[in-house]
Amino acid sequence: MLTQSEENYLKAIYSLSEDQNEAISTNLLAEKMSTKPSSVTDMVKKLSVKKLISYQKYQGCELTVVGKKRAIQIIRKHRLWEVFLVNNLNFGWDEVHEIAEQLEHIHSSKLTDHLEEYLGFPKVDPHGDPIPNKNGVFEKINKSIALSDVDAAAKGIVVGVEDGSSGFFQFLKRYEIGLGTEIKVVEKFKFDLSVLVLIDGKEISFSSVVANKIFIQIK
Amino acid sequence: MLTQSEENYLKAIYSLSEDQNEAISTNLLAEKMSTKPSSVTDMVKKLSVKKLISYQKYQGCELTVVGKKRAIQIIRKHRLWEVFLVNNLNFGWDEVHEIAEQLEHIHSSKLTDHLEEYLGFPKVDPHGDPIPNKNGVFEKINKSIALSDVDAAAKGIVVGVEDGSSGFFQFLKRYEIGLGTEIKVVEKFKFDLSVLVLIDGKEISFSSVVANKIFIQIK
DNA sequence: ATTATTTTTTAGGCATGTCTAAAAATAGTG
DNA sequence: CACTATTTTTAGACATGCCTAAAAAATAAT
Repeated sequence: MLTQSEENYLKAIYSLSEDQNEAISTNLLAEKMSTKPSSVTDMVKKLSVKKLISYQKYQGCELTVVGKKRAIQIIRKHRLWEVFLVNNLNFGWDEVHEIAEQLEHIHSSKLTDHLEEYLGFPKVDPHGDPIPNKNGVFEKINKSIALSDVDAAAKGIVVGVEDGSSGFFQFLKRYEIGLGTEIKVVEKFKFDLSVLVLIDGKEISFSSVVANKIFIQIK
Repeated sequence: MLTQSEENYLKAIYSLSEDQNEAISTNLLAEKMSTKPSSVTDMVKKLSVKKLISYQKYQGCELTVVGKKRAIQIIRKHRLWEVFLVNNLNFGWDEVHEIAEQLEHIHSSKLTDHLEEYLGFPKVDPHGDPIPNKNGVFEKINKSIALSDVDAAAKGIVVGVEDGSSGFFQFLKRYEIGLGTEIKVVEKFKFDLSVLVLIDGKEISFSSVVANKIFIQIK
């Protein structure tokens, strides 16, 4: 059984490893954890003894296969709880992180599995980040999908539009939308099926007619 | 912000105070916490400094008003999570305690309130224990209520029956049910509105006809 | 009322996870 | 290559929450 602190270190190492594929330096990890390098050295030794990371003095550290699995499961829990908080408990997507930071440390794989099922096996969290499954696999979401069909909080890039009428293209031009434009879905409104999206820092509301015609690829 | 350990001590002191109304002795508390008296002395000093309990050397301890409020809120969280686990995540009522022990320490009153609302402001947990509200008030459930109307897991004593036909009384006699009999509702079945109850250690299924006629007082 | 027994506290230690300050190893530069 | 600068580790300390063993206080018994 890992302590919360150990789990947080694993998560941090995992996160840093996504950006670079060399070993993670003590200083970098210290900064990520908002702590001192000397504290990191202590922890890194401990995790190394537990075979969760590989570590050589002065050479930084890397997750082992086991350590990576652990990290991914923590991330899975975090993101599932975020989905629950936003979808079921009516939290805003911007206020769930802190609470999920706590919930991710609850030890019960049965709880995680039941929660996942209860939520309908969501593939992305409210920030649009992918949720790994029980086996730690992140589903590649490669299919393009109409804006009207994505979950709230998903973000992706435009890979296609459907209608060819000049009116629609004019519309797209007006909002500077083209292939490759990054779009984030902020909110979806059931009453008129309109979608509030974020493009280049600006919030824009799309009617359902438009949302049906713009296809994005998530992540 | 209290540590998990501090919270567990408050809960334990609260629980012991329900049975007796003198101060709680160090030894008793140590036994409850499965720890040593010397450890209790340390913690009790700490909680005393924080004004959560009153404590005089060799005289045991008692919750202050503030401490009691804190304890009740922890219990509230525990029981709400138990309801969630059983009602929403399909856990058995006998397997939720351990998980709720962890969840009760999540710090976010907003989370607790939202959860409570999501669950429909339940008044009892799956073990039939009452759930205090946001203000720490345990709703006195004094009204007698038909067996068919109580929540699953509620338990109470029979305070009345409705039908006066001899057939019904014969039925009650057969199962040794009378005023004062303790009944615990184990499960309710929607498809036929029957109720599975526990009486004197035996499980008995009541049809909806019967359940409508037996009135119990909860707790 | 003076022991004996039980309860409770103190004293000192240990593991976790943090810190500061100083030493050691690595990396960078003329 | 040697010297400096940076990174990393070690050493020693501190708070938390626990422990054991011994002392002190309270309670019970003769």
